[in-house]
Amino acid sequence: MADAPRYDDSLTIALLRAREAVTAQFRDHVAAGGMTLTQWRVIRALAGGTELDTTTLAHRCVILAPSLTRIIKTLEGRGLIEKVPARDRRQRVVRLTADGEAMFTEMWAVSKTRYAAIEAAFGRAEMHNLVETLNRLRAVLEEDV
Amino acid sequence: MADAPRYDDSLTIALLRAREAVTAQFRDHVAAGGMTLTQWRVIRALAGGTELDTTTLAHRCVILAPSLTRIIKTLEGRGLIEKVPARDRRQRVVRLTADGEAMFTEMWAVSKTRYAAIEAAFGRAEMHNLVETLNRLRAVLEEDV
DNA sequence: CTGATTTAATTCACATGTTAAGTAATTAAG
DNA sequence: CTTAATTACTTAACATGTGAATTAAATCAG
Repeated sequence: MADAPRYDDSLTIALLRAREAVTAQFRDHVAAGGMTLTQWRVIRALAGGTELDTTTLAHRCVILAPSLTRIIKTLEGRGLIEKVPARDRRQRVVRLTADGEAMFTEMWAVSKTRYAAIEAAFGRAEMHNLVETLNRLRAVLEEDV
Repeated sequence: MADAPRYDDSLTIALLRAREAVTAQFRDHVAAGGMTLTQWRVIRALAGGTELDTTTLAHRCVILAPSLTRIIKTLEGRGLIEKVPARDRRQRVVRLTADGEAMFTEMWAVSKTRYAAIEAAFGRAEMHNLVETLNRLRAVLEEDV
């Protein structure tokens, strides 16, 4: 029973803590824009005139469908995104409004700076390597195991 | 504006996806025990007769205090944990009940196997290195930046 | 010892995660 | 062409994340 790895050595805990530490670098700035980090991922995914249906958007932003439904409702209510008519009427395709694009441009400037600061502190090569490792881990787990 | 890193290269997204992939390896098993992954972290942190106050427990499990308050209420209601009188009466110290320890022992057997499978698939050294890198990233971010 | 401050939890309000069930539109089977 | 199956999304219900306000107990200043 006592052969549990030390808690700090647990992969799940390490992932949780690392994510917490990284998001903490952006939370205040994003909150200052009256937005949550999750909402910001949606805005960012749509930046530059990109039109996406809910399924694709959910996958890219790593948000479950029910959450995205609510987020779209919220952001549409704030006038940051708008619906686009789709051929397949089951789909909900959305894009940023002019206000949404403006919001992105303004916030991205700062966000980019924060990201660069993290790269500088941790090391550009280290960071790129970490992202690659994380993606490889995911690929392995999604195949077999 | 268009100098956003490709979405898949984003550290935050990579962390989200990797965590999703890892937790997916445990979710079904933990759910089969009528428990959520978050609740399981609490059980695990208390396993082996460990007594902890809410603050320490929240920190180890990476759970915010308000969430932990609710979880303790739930697990106490199920008879898996119990309160322990504390010197400082502001604190809430808890430990597993006999049922809680039994639950842990039973579930840990399977959980350990899943963890080993991940290690085998991804590579023991790779995995250890990843955890070390994640903890180092966290240490860097919590210092300066 | 008394009042101000700090600390540990809880509560509140709202956003999101998570699973299951439901709805509408499309596609496939016959 | 009509019905069954599938697909895309929504809704519902509950658990957790998150920040702010609140309560109770301990500590500190004078």
